[in-house]
Amino acid sequence: MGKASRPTLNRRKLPRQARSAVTVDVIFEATIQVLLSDGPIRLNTTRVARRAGVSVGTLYQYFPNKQALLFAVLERHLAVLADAIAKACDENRCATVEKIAETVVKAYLNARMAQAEVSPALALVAMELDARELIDAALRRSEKAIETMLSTASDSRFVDPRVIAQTITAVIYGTVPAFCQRVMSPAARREAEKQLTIMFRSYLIAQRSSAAEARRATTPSSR
Amino acid sequence: MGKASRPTLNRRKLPRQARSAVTVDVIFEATIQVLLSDGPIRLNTTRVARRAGVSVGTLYQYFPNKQALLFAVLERHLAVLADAIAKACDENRCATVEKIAETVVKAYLNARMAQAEVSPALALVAMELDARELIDAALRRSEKAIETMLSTASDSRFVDPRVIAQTITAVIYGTVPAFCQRVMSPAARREAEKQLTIMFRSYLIAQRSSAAEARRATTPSSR
DNA sequence: TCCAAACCTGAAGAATGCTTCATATATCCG
DNA sequence: CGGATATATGAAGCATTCTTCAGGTTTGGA
Repeated sequence: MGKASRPTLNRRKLPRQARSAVTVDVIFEATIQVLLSDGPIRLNTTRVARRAGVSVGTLYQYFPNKQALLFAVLERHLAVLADAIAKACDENRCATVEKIAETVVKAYLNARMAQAEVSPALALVAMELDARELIDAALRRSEKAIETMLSTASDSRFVDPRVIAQTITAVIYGTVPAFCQRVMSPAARREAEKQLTIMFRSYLIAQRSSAAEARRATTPSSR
Repeated sequence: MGKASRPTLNRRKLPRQARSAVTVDVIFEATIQVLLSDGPIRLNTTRVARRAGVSVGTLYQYFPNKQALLFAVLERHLAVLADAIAKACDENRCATVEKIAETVVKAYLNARMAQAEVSPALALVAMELDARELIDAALRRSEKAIETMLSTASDSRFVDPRVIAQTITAVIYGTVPAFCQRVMSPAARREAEKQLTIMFRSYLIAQRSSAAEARRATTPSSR
């Protein structure tokens, strides 16, 4: 994809006073609200400023351009998600395979349910922003947390925790948005969570050292 | 999400002559090209027309507005994906669990690799277009195909093929875009495919009638 | 209290994008 | 061949969006 040259994303000015720090937070919040109410294509600085109750000139005091604002919002959002995963993984060291699978699914679903409709929109805004690095950083952070948790599993040893963590991370980052966007009853949502947990658990069991090696011995590799 | 009232998406005019049918195809192709080269936010009718080598007035002869054009492009794209899944599933009736897992992963990856960078961009467009129904239709079609294939598995019986199909469909529609967007070596891509296949296979084995019932008997349900 | 710095305002200007329509060109069939 | 229909053109008009900047208001410290 050929892209226009990348405008500066650095803030024009950092808030010094408390009131301006509040202003920046209000702008962030308004951005999310506009994204939710109007969608990513109709999201513009004029609407955000109006929603925030500040002038558009104020907005440009703190963000050099529209892209910088969206970039900052995305960054915050990804941090929240990655934090949730990391925290959950830290709290579940030395867990069983069953617990590991549940932990990952729950942590992510909970984090994303809290802002269910924002994530997909922001992910797609990210595409335009060429925020690949930002997303990759969040992904890698989650992978690392999951990998570490896998290494401390109380009832299993895995041949390659890293590959497993990568696969699981890709699935949850990819799948959960789709679940969150669907109109689902609470029961259907619980079922989806259950199925995802079963999938992860069975995958983990299949990837345990003894199981993986047994499969290699009996299954000729065609790749 | 509150959205503006929905503009008409019906075509202004159907092509009657061969040259105009070609023109419409050229416009479709140009839309994809602009989407790839400039991204979804910079995708506009002026660029599409220029890329197609036709006047912007011609474009509006066949599409009442920009949204209608994008809607039509998305529709075509989803049809290609769902077709690929359905075809692969039809060709693998009475297959083993192993084969089923491979089929699903390969079919989808192949379909999506062919237009790796289009799908996420179109998804953004879809969000704005309120094309939920279109996407759901494609998802349901894939679910149905997978469900049917599961019901004919030669080495397994599943308690609830429908739920399984739903889960797998959600995972592949969610996960594969993430894989496709990553800069991966061919080897890494093959590994990802392998991991996804292992995940599906182990999930299917876990959901076989005898296995699922055994787990129910030994695991107290907390939900 | 006063002044410098921080913060806020919103009209205006420039650029962009969507869409139309008067006019021109191509095709088909009697 | 000629006329009706199909198709194509792109300048123009209108609306929208991004961003700036001259001027106004608030805060904090000497």
